[in-house]
Amino acid sequence: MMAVPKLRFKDEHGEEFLGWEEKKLGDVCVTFSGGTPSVTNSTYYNGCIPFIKSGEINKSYTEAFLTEKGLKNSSAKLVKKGDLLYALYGATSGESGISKINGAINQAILCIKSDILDLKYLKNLLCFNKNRITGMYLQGGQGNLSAEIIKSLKFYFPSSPEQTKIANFLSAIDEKISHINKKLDLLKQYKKGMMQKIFNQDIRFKDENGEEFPEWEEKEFNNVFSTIPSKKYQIFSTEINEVGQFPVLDQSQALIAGYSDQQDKVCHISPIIVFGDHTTVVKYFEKPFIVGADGTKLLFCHNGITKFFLYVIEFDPVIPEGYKRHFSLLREKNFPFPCIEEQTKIANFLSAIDEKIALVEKQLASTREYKKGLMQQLFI
DNA sequence: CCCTGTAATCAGATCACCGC
DNA sequence: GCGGTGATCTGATTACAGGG
Repeated sequence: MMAVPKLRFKDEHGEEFLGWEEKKLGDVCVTFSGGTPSVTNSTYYNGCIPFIKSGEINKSYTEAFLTEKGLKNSSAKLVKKGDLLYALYGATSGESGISKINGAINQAILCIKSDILDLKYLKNLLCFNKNRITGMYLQGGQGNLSAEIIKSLKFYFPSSPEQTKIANFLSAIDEKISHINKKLDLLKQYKKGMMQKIFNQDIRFKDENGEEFPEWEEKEFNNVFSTIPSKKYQIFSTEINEVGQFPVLDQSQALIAGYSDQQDKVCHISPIIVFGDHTTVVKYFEKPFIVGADGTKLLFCHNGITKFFLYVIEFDPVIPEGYKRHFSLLREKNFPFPCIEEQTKIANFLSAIDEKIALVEKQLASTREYKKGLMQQLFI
């Protein structure tokens, strides 16, 4: 018995669609990849032809542009809006997208065209099988896919009308996802705008009686903050996770690098701001963690609201680009501080927006989950 | 000569260690 | 404790060799 997807569509008469046959992509598609004009020749670049890189196959804009001359004197190839683009090399390998623009591609991208298959359907099919494909063909540190590999792939396909029906159905969900994404962008813009107004003191909060808060005061860093010397594997807080271990963060403090059960260097201070070493990553912790490497800077407010200062830094990244390693710059700088009550109000106000943002992000994640679940049923 | 696939190279991030 | 430095890793792009 041939395996078929759990979920099948019906035609306009309510009948099952016919057709479910195995096809080799090479037999039903035509493919080509592009090239890169010599980068030493400046007359090849900054023209008006969008030059799509492998990370940009799903975007409607490109960073680089080619000139007609550049296109002509290289193996870069033109693709059209609606063509299926497939990333062959690098971290994006295995990603696919329907091109949103007319443009040129380099050798890391495979363009797939077909008169037989619905390309949107194929895009979803390839997306669904991404891990299987990369798992099978990417070897070692530098795995590359190739046109040969893609053309050799075999899949079972429903009939064209059913493909289109499935593709349109999934597109509707994609649209919903992009709608939520837009909402998220708007919220983030709103937050940015509000921060601008708050920190420029264009708007001020008032106390419970409707009275103005005192003027903001410049304060020295040391007046407000204490730093905690960071030792490798220093543990903050006594809380532990469900298996009795503390999360260990990597040096940038951006990722949990592992877990540990070291109990001997426990610190109870929270919340705390963490400056990742050699980066400007700033994180706010109320939960337990372990510093996974040395060089990290840890701050807590002894004379103010920690979270307020987090927003100060978020608004104006104190350590400028190029000075990533100079924590001392931060210590030497003075900061305008409102009184504690106003700090609290500001922190709460901005936190509320952050919570909304988190909510929409959750919505986005669950819609993506929903699509994933459907894909499980629609494809095998 | 063009196309394709693979390796080299580049750029940026991350990490460990060292000496003041 | 702090900053400096080089090694290493990872992702992304470019160069190039071999085949048709």
